[in-house]
Amino acid sequence: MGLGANLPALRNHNTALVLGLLRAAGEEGVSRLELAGLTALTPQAVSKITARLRADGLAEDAGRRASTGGKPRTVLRLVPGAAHAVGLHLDRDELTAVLVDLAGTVVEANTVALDLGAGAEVVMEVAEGEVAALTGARGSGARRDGGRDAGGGGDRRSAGGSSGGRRPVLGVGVAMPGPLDHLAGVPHRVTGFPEWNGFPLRDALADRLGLPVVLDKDTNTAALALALRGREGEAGAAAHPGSFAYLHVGTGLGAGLVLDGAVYRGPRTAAGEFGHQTVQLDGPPCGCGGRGCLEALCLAAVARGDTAGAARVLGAGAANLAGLLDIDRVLLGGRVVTAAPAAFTEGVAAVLAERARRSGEPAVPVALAEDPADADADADRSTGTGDDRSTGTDRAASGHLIAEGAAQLVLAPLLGR
Amino acid sequence: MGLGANLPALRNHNTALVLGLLRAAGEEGVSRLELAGLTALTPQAVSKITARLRADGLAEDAGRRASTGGKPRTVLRLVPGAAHAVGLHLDRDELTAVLVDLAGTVVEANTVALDLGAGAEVVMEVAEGEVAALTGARGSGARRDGGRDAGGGGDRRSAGGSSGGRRPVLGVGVAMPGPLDHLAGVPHRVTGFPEWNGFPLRDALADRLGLPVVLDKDTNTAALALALRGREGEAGAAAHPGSFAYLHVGTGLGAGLVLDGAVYRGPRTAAGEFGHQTVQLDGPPCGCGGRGCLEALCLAAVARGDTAGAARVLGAGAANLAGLLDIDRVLLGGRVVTAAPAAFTEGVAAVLAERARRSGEPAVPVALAEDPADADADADRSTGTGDDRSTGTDRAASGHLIAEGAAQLVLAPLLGR
DNA sequence: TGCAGTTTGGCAACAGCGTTGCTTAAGTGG
DNA sequence: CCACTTAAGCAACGCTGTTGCCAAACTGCA
Repeated sequence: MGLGANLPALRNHNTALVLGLLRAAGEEGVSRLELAGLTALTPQAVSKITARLRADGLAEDAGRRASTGGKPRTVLRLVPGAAHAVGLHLDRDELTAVLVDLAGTVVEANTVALDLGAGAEVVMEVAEGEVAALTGARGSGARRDGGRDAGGGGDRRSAGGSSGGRRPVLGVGVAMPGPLDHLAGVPHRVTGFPEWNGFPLRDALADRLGLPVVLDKDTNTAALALALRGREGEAGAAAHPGSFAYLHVGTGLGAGLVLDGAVYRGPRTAAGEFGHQTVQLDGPPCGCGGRGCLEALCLAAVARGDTAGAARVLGAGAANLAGLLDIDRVLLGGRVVTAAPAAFTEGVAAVLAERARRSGEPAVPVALAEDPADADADADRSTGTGDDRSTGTDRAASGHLIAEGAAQLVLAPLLGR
Repeated sequence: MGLGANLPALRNHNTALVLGLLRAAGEEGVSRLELAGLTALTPQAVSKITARLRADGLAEDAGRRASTGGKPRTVLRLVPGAAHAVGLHLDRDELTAVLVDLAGTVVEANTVALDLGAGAEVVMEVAEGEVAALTGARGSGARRDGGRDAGGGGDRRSAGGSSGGRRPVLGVGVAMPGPLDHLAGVPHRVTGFPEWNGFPLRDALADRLGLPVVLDKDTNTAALALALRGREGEAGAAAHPGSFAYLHVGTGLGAGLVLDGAVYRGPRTAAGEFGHQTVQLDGPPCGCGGRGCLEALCLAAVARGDTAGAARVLGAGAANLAGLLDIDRVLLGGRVVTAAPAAFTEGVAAVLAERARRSGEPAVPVALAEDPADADADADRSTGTGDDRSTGTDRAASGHLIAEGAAQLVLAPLLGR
């Protein structure tokens, strides 16, 4: 439950808050007084906090604002390279590894084919290699003491220090499908690969890498990535954490929930079960043994080429979810969605708009969960087949997002999440 | 968003935490070292905090535990009468007012017939009278009710002195149906009574009463009452805040959500929309304009006497909700449920058990949301509280729970919620 | 060019939080 | 009766954000 707080906890809280706002401000930066306004801290407190951040190399000056009649405000900015985190996406048939800096930017990314069924040892072997490649090829002997204290009351260590061009890595976030225990770092089941059931992946990998490791569901990390990314774009985003659902349509149907700006996992990391929501009481049987499940109906429609029908079904589920949780917006992703983005967003939006019309409330907006891999590639490729790309955009599409979010798992506690 | 914290905030946080645990401990009390263990504060910090609480009259000694070889632990207990709050439930056809003490016990309760359609002025007039009656008749035209017991004979003490038998009231919580803005304290719509739309109830009532007022949806306050009550019963409840859904079946179908121990309202206080979840895509039309809504299907089954069918439909909705949010348990209430408690709990439990069987997870337990009015019904009548309505059970059943939760709205911030 | 006015932001002293080290209180057990 | 154990308070302490004050930096008007 809620634990007692002491002075170090207070300090960490405020520091994280300021770091998070610095990050949200992006390249443009924020002034001390703006930070004070946003946090309700006194300007002097902000000065002290930012002084520590600058001393630790996490923040730096970034010019000044125009004067409003007096001394112009000094703008502060995050030093993106001051800290990094690695994100791993363990998908069924491939492994994506990304290196993310403190600002949340993906600095480097790699995807290799890898069968999850090859077993934990092989996967960890490959993962270790990918992490080593991203972090600068220093072996597993580097900092063995690191351990798994991520999240708790660890000291906020200075990142810079004596060593010059290093890329300090704070930890590794791992995303994988299926039910798992986020707190224990143990997958429960990975459909099709029973040898993963109950394997203590988090601890085993932490021992191997000598780095803190965090494990989470793929849909949760995707939602986290979107939550943190969304904050940068919007102007007053910092004042309004936001609640949204990320709906992923791929091999199955899953959801990642962000409530009040934080990923909601539930007591057993089982929240976001979306595919087997009943939307047709006497519907056709589903692989799960039930009837009328969202996943069965939606994917069946996709299979018979009825994209509009699939979108309508998905929209019904989204409307149920949006109503129940009073969500701000719905984001769609996954390879099925990216295969026909417009059809899905418009179809889902239509259902939500229809329900909003009846209730008199404004409609819940729907958007595509933009993936960094897509954004860089092309903007106006609306209905591409995606098969002609050797890198497999519509695969890496969610892979990138999920791996990016996995890395954010490590950074999030630093940023007040 | 998350605000900065300073030393007073830190102190408040820890004090609230301790107060909440003292309350959860009930009559038996807790020792300082147990509090230290539960909060992760040092024993000395707990000593300081409890010393302040005792000095303020909020806590007191309550004997000692058996020795384990050394000095026995001193047990501390909340002083229930140290603070009170009033809860008002504005239902469509009646108004229930309760006085709740710091321990969460309903000290006094009154229900009067009142048409919400009579308008805001009339309702506030009646509410003011009821509040005055509960807080000690210092309002205008206090309509005192007959044989008021429980509290020691002397009412209306004029020479109370400094800390006499007064009942300090911290504020008034108001619960009402329909969509409303919890933060602004303004109802959006009350179906059937358009004159309430947008009326600034919270502020108007606060002005009238000279007390802080909080407004919330009826299902939310019911959920809050259950959340706080549940904590008393269970042993390790304090360590596990719990997530549950309260499903209310009355005139309509609503839900109150408690996630991680706190009521989840969503950005617009609209969370918990449950009646118009689609569970049958091509189902019969609903009054809302949609098709296959949970509420339409469930209430239609009730209307035709098919309680089992209604329970199955409700169970499907509950299963969707439980899966999506990874809920610990489901609680049922409302006059339709209390009319056939066993049929509903068993019917819903059966659906949840079936789905759990398929997924391999343990089933989500279902229980009746117990209402104080049920438990205290005998006591109330035997002491002749002057409650002239003997049909109370299935009306006041939820009325009490909801009003109790409304009062808890006021106390919750003190207790770390 | 000079000076008043305005705004930013650091320095220093401060009140108050939980923590630490130690002492006193109040039991058990040989 | 005395050693031992456990609980809880007292006093000093480190550290937090806060407050009061002053230097720095820029605008605008004379």
